[in-house]
Amino acid sequence: MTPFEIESKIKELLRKYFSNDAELFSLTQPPAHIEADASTNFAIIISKKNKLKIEEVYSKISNILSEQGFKTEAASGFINIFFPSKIYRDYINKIISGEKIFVKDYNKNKKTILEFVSANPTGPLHLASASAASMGDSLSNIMKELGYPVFKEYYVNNVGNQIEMLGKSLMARYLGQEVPEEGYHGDYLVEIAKKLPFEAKEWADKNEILKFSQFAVNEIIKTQKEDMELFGVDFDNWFYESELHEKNLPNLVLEKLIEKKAVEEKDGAKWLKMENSEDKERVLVKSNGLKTYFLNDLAYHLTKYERGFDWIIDIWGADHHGYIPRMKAGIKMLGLDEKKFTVLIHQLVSIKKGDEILKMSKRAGTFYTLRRLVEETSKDAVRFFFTTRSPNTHLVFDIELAKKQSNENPLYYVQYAHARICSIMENSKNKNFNPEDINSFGNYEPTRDDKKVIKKIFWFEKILNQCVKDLSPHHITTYLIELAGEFHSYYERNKIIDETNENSTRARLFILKGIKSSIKKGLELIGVSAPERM
RNA sequence: GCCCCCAUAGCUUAAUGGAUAAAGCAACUGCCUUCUAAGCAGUUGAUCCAGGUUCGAUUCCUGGUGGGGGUACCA
Repeated sequence: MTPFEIESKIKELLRKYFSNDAELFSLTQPPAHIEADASTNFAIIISKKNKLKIEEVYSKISNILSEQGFKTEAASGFINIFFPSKIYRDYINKIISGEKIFVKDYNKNKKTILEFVSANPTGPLHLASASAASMGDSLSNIMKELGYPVFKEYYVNNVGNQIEMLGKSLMARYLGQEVPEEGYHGDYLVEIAKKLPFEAKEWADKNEILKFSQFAVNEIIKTQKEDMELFGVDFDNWFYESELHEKNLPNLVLEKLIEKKAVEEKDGAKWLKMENSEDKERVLVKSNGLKTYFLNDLAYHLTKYERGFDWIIDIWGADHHGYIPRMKAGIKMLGLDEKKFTVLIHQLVSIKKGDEILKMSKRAGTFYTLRRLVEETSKDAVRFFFTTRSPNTHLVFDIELAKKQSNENPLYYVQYAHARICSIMENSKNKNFNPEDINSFGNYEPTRDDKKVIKKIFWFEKILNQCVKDLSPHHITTYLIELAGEFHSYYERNKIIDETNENSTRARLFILKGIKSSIKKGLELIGVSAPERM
């Protein structure tokens, strides 16, 4: 049984005494200095809530638990619980089976779209994208592990001023002229200019900026796709803004809003009214007749609703947080359920090189690309690094330190634990053990030390749920470092392969199989490899 | 001005309102003839300030202080 399954079962039994309050029951991992397998604060909560004596609640719950074969003891309000080793045996067998044992049926119906990165197609991907990509991809993996159907999408703003400016910049590069001051100065356009076809001369003669824009966008998207692939991130769909216009969706959205009397004209522009002053009024159509990004973005989000998603998650950088109220207001005014829409904000990454904090600017061409970072370190190191931080961390990325640390990164600590286990498994085969066939502790009774490390893998499920609750994968990374620590320490203290004791060897190989599967799964979820040899 | 985020060890970061606040780096002391020393054992070391809520606050609320970001008929 997994912790969740045990919890559900106990809750059901507790209903007899506490009816709906039984839902408040939960199991937690006890702190390090407590030896128990699990603990619960149920007695504290319920005695307080229903003005009962804590002893009374305690005796009821311990009856139920002991009927299930669990020993209990009271400890300053908490109830500590001890499992029979059968619980762990079954759990380890489940985790090594490779099946998705953490899937919950109620998650299966929650069709989720996760939109992230969505960088403008005006240049290669840089560090901020690395942060968003790590977060989004890992989160999607974790959600899938829990049963959510997740669809990953990348939105491409291939329309608008910036695209025109991109075209102008490329044409300038092509003609060997000065790039406009407001244009894109990065070297990548020089490279793209070299790839321009023969007809480009004609485009330039006729001043067909759009042709240059399209060429640049195609090339850049190609690079961005390669960058994402290098980073181990694949999207189910790349949604082009131009699709919205081909389908006339922004105009339809505008009509819908007018119909709902949510639009007013002022100074020649069309504005979205705001209810309850959630935000200022916002322009939908400018006085020059052009649609704003906001209107187009509303149309884009409308498609997410129309495509039948129950949970619409966007990952945005903190520089866009001010944009949330207007999106929510717009969605609400379209008559859509804004509760389905969640924006996950991650704080910006600034770059430190020596003592200098670099300000990144795509237009000025001064930025550190994702590709360069990955090539200078490794995909594993970068993904692990970004996944270590919570989205709310204001991260200063020290490039020199990152390069240096890529050799002393906790990543290797975790990977090393996996490789060590693989090596032990191999060695055991030479000593006539067959790890594949081992699926229980046999006659061996797990020691306190064995249990300590088993306990760690047992609580993996809680970590995954926490990641979804917080919409952040960083708990996994912390967990993996702790798990690897437990293993390394266990390894030092306990001889795994002991030819004089077949029972203990088999039991410990069994435990190691569980640890190995857990580490591998955890690394896989955050897009990091689990090498068998290091 | 208003809005969002942050403040934990010398540095970079963890901690569903729970029990003795956890790691890495840096410093120091030990451990490789035994399953991988990319490791282990140990020492030093921290919750910005003032109130409040709570049986219990690093966590929630209010007010400070100090940083980052936002506040366009840009995208």
